[in-house]
Amino acid sequence: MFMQDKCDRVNPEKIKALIKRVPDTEVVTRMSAVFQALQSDTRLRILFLLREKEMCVCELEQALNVTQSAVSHGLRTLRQLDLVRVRREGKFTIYYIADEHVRTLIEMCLEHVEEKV
Amino acid sequence: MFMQDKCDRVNPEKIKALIKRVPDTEVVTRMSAVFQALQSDTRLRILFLLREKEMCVCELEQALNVTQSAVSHGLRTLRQLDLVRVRREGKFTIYYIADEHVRTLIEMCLEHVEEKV
DNA sequence: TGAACATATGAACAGCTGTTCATATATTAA
DNA sequence: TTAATATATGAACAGCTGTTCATATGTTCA
Repeated sequence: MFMQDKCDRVNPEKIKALIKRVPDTEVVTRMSAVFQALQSDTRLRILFLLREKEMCVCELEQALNVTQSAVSHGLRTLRQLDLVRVRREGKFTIYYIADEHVRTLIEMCLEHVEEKV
Repeated sequence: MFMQDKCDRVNPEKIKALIKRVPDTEVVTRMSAVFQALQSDTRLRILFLLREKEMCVCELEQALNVTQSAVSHGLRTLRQLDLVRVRREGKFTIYYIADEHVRTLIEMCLEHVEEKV
């Protein structure tokens, strides 16, 4: 079956105008990388924990019950996207939520999934 | 090398209390499914378009420049997580952003990635 | 009716992801 | 120094994802 060029509703001019309102590739790609980072149970749990207080890697390891390696890899992902930040404190590496955007992201998503149960 | 049970900073009691503040598995899993849905360039672009106005599938197809199948699959994913909703209008299926949570999610993420360039 | 348009869906494949294991690096304290 | 603790990283593998292709289903109108 052949799909024609456009459906009845399509107005090429208006479509063009709408496309301009979509952020450019680079931005969209960075956004999907951020959501990608938030798409893991382990990393989400890390953020929920850090939302309560800043923590070192081994505290997170204890709380999450996964290997230290998994925590560290997860933190790296979150760090690379500036979702968490780091501070050295002696032999400990302290992680904390980067900013309010991150808290809001988590909060909105939580409200969304809890809304309908 | 052997990793001991807990590091100096770990206080088992406090850790336990923190764990209780993390939503339970079911909720975390639903949240990661939502973020997972937001983690695709195509689906993000769909949401950016729908943010401007509700659209039928073939309008989206035109705007996105991917196959109709890809759009439809993407929409199903978004629909299943209640990120978009659907309305029939004659032979057209009109999609629109589900609620304000979704707009805020997008907005927060956009601000986050645009903050530092 | 049936032809044309609009949308959905299943299969399949290439590419990506998260975990663990093994190991390296960094810091402290003795 | 060295030992012990704390964290990071590379490799590798199983499992998941997004796209397209092919096709099915739904809707309108002549």
